[in-house]
Amino acid sequence: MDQTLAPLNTAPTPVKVSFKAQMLLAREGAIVIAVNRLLAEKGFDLMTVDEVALDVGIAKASLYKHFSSKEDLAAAAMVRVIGLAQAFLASLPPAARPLDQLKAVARWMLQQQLKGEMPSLPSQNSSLRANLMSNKAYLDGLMRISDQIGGWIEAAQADGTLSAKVPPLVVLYTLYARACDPVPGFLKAGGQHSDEDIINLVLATCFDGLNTR
Amino acid sequence: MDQTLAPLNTAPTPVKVSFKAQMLLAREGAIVIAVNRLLAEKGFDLMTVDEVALDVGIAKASLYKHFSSKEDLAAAAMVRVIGLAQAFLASLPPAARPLDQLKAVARWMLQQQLKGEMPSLPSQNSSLRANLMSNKAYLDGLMRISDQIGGWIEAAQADGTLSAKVPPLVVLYTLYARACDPVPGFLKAGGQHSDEDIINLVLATCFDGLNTR
DNA sequence: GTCTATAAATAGATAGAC
DNA sequence: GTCTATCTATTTATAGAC
Repeated sequence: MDQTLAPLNTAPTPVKVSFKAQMLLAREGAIVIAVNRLLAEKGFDLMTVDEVALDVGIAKASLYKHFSSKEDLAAAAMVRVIGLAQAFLASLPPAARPLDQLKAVARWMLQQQLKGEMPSLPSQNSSLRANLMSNKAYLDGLMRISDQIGGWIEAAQADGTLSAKVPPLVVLYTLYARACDPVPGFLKAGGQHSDEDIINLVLATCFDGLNTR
Repeated sequence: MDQTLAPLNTAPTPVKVSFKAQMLLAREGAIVIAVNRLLAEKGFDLMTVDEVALDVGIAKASLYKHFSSKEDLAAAAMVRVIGLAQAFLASLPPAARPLDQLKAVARWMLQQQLKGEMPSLPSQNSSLRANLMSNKAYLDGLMRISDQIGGWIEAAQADGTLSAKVPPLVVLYTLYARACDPVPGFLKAGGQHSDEDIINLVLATCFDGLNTR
C-alpha cells in the first residue's frame, strides 16, 4: 500500500492489516524476542530450536513456517538489535558533543549486555557469518549506524576530544567490541560492583585507558 | 621416584622413562597441540573429537584412552597455554618497570591470538567452566600468573604509572580480555595493517584510551 | 499455520578384538 | 594402547494430517 497515493484532503489511508495478519506479526515478534534472550544467555551453538519453540509456546514445525533455519532465527535477532540501536541513536540529542555521543553509544551497549539482552554470535562460525552478510536488512542497518557513529568519530577527532592517533575504523571496532566484552560479565559475577559501577569502570578504561593521566 | 633419595655424591638419578612411555607423552603432546590449534581456529563447540583424531592421525577411541572427554581435551589445551604464559612471564627481565611488564603481557596475548594459537572457550558454557574450575593444574597455574600480574598492577599503581582509579581486579580482567578481543581479528581481516601495527594500535587503545591526552 | 511424528545427520562416547 | 564398528543421544529439519 503506497500511502502517497492517498487524496491530499483526507487523512492518510491506514494500511489495512487484518486481525489474523496482526496475530502473525505479533507471534513473529515473540519468537524474535525469545531468540534474542536465548542468544544472549547461551549463545548460538548452545541454543536449540526446540528451546525456542518451547519458550514461545508453539511447535517446532510451526517455527519453521516463520523462519526457514536456525541461522535465519539468529539473523532476525540481530536485525532486531540493529533496529533498537538505530532507535537509540535517533533518540540522542543532536546538538551534543560528538565525544559524548560516542560515550552514550558505548554505554548503551554495555547496558544491553548487562541486562542480558545483547545476543552474541560466535565470530568463528563462517556459515553463520555468510548467512548474516547476505541479509540485506542487517547489512543496511549496520551500515546506517556505522555511518552515523563514523561521523561522530571524525567530528570528535576534528574538535580534538578524541585521539587522532587511532584510525577511525579502529575506534569503531573498539566501540562495537563493548557489546561482547567479557569484562562486565566477570565483574558482575564477582558481585562487588553494581551494574552502574561496572559500566562506569569499563567506560573509563575504554576512553581514559589504563595509564595515569 | 623421589630424587631427593639419591646419594649425595652421585649425579641425580635420572627418572627412568621407558621409550614406550616417552612415545605416549609425545603423542599426548601432539594431541594437546592439535586441540589448541583447533580451539583457536573454530572454538570449542565447532571443534569435533573426530577432527582432533584425524588431525593427530589416530583413531577416536585411542584419543579417549588419553583424555576421557572433549571437555578434558579443552582443559588440557588451556593448561598448556597457562604453562606457556608462565614460561613467558619467567622470561621477562625482573628489573623492568611494572607498567612495562604489564604491557609485555598484553602484547604476548595479542601475539598468540594473531598467530592463531590462543584457544578460546565459550564463556557461556557452564558445564565446561565447571570442568575447568575443577582442574587443579589449571587453577594453580591461573592463580600463579594472576598473583604475579596482580603484583605488577599494584606496583605500577604505587609508582604512579598506572591509573589508581581503576581497581586492580578490573585491570587484571582488562588485560586478560586481550586474549579474546575480537578487534585484532577484525583488523587483520581488513588487511590494512600488519600484525605488528594491529598489536600497537590495540595496546595504545588499551593503555592510552580513546580520548585525547 | 499449527500440530504430532519422524526423518536424517551429526557427534560424543564405548565395545570388543588384537 | 590401537583399531573398526557401533551405540546413544541430540539436533536440525521435514512430512503429512487437520
